[in-house]
This record gives sequence, C-alpha cells and structure tokens, in this order.
Amino acid sequence: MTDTRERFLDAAANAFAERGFYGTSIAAIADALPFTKQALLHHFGSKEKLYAEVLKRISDRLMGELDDVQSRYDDPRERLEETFIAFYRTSLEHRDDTQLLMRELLDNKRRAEVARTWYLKPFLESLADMVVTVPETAIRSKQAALAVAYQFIGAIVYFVVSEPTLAQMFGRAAYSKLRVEYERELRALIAARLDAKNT
Amino acid sequence: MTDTRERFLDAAANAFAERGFYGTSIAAIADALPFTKQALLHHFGSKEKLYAEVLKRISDRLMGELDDVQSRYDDPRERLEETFIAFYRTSLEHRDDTQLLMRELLDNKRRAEVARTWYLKPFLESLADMVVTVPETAIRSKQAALAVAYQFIGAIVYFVVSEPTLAQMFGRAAYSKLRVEYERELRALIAARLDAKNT
DNA sequence: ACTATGACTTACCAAGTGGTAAGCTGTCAA
DNA sequence: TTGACAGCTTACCACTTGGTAAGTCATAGT
Repeated sequence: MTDTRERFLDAAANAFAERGFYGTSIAAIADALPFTKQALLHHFGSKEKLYAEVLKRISDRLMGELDDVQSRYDDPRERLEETFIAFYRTSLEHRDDTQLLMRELLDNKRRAEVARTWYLKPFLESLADMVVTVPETAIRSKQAALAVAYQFIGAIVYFVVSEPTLAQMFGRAAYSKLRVEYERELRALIAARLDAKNT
Repeated sequence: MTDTRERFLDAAANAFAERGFYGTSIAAIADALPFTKQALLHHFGSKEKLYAEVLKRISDRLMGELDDVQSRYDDPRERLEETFIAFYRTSLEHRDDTQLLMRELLDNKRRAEVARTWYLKPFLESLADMVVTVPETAIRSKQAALAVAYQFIGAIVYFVVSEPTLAQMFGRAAYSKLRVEYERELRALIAARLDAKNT
C-alpha cells in the first residue's frame, strides 16, 4: 500500500517541523505509527531520503497553490497582492510546513552545497517581475523589486512561525485577535509600499 | 581564567547557530578549542546550561544596543526608524546570533514551557508604543501597532537569516548589491507604512 | 607545611543513533 | 506449484551522545 508511505511522510513532516532534522530520530517517527523504524527504512532507504521527500512534497503543494492564484487574476497589482495574501493564508494553514521550510533555510549553508533545490527561486523571481509591472509603483529596478518582495515574505513567514511564542507571550485570546489584524495590516503594508512616491 | 569560559561561549554560539541545539554535540564544541568536553562540562555543568548562557549573552547585547539607540533620539518617528535600522544592522553584523534566535523561536513551542524567557517581549512592546506615538501615522490601536512592528522585524530577520541561501541563489556579487539595497528599501517600507492615510 | 580550590584530564558508561542482515508472510504472475 | 517480490519484522552492530567518577596539577590562603 502506498498509504503507509503517505502516513510516514505525514508523521515525518510533523516531527521534522517540530524538532528539526537532527532533533528527530527515525525511531521516533515510526513510534508515532504502528510500525517499526525498519518499515520506514524499507520505504525510504535512509533518513536523508525521507527528509528530501518531505521537502519535495511541501514545495510541490506550495508552488501549485501559488500558481493557481496567480492564474486567477489579470490585473497585475491585484495578482501581486492576492498572491501574497494566499501565501500568508496557506503558510498559516500549514504552519508545520512553514516551520520546516524555515528550518531548512537556516540549515541551508551546510545543506546547500549538496542539495541545490532552489524551489523558491522561480517564485521569488516571478514576484519581483510582478512588482516591477505594477503600474502604480515607483519601483523599477529588479534589485529593488526583489528586496520589496522579500520584505513581504519575511513579514509573512516570521509571523506565522512565531505563533507559539506570541500565543504564550500575550495569551491565546490576544494572539487570535492579533492574527486577524495581521492580514489586514499585511494588505495595508503592501498597498502603502506600492503606492509610495519616492524610491 | 574566565577567558576559557568566554571562548567556550563563543564557540558554542557559533556551533549552535550553524547546526542548532540538537545538531551540536558538546564534544564538537570542545573540539573547536584545545580542550576536552569535560572541561566544558566543568565550566557549565550541562549542555542545557551552556545553551542558556549563550542565549542570555546574546539577548543582553541586543537589548543593550537597542536601548542605546532609543535613548539617542528625541523625535518619536526618528527614534522608531533608527531603532529598526539599528536592529537591522546589528542583526546583519551578528548573523550567527540572529540565526540562533531564529532557531530558538522555532523550538519555542517545546522549550517555552520550561524556560519562560521572553527577552523580546519588552522590546516588542516598546516598539508598539513607539508606533502609536508617532504623530504622522494613522495607526492608533496597540494591536495594529504590534502587528506593524512585527512586520518590520520579520522583514529584517528573515532577510538576514537568508544570506547563505540568497548568496548561493543569485551569486555573491548580486547578493552584495541586494544587501545594500535592502537597507534603503527598509527605510522606504517603514516610511511608506507610517505615512499611509488609511488603516 | 597544609589544605582547599579551580581548572583541567583520562576512564568509563548507559542510552540512543542510523543502518545492515536476514527472515517471515501474503499476493500475484507464469 | 513455483518463484519473485512487496511489506514488513526481529536481531544485531558500530558509533555517538550527554554525563559521572575520580584523579592530576598548579595556585593561593592560612
């Protein structure tokens, strides 16, 4: 059954997101399911390969969703804004995945030389292109557009990943309100930056 | 000698930043210096305690620097902007520390229940207060101010932490240019958001 | 001169790590 | 009926992990 594989991938994604690659033992992953760690090794060969599959599944889903959104809007500005909002929503909805990608970013220095998977690169460049083509904005250089896009992504990802901390810091209730506010503020931030006269 | 302790803390900060708490063995830290891991244990008692000291040293430095900046400016708006820029600069300069704090944020869910050190909380709240008191801005609720401040922090930290990835993705040269651009774009982002009419 | 203490060392250990080897069982094609 | 193979299991292994125990040695206070 391919079902078991899928269950392993789910459990692994969860565990890697929460404890990181090194903090997670394959035995721990298997213990979350009614299988032994050798069943896991049977399906994936090694911990590294399992991890790679987890990452691939995440980036495939993410890229698919974002492509969908981008194809649904014609107006450049609307498309740009909605892409960021969609990115925010899906990042929140799949917080585990977001967290795992964040960990991957941190480990990238070491890992990069081995596995050169720049799944984010096309996404980033398409964002930068979109920024430049928005007529209202004074941002014209690709360099600047990339910086601006990266700022929005940072504002999104960092907030999503901060959930546990913020919830504990200010309490669950206050965090819930903050989370609602955040999407509005994200829209305001994007609009403000795109409409700014001086660059 | 307290010097050895300091050297252990340096080596540990470096190692924890690069490989995370679980990816770093105390033996590996000691191997970076001409001491055995038992020398390390002699000074710090346990890996956890060492880690806690590393974290404390970082947050002390960071908070000190930011307090300095805040006290140097009278005008609320200028003070706010310069605090963020200072935060950006020191985050870049101490990228290892930034990375380590980012890892800590990711591990916080588990760790939080044990070590409730919200070193960032006073910083966050002072930022939110500063946002509200800037006369030019239409941001009045504390909730919204907090969201805005968090967006800036996210834009800063995420970029800093992305250095290795971006450098490999676009090449060292392009990254250097991007990095210069980023501070300008950060200023533009902050100014644009604070000046926005609608909230 | 004696003792205490800080700064280390070597020796050791139980628990956990990722991974190999070999086998057991059911299904399914030849 | 046989053989191959997928999907598991138990047994096992070399290595690394954080940590303890017990010592050596220099320095300093009494």
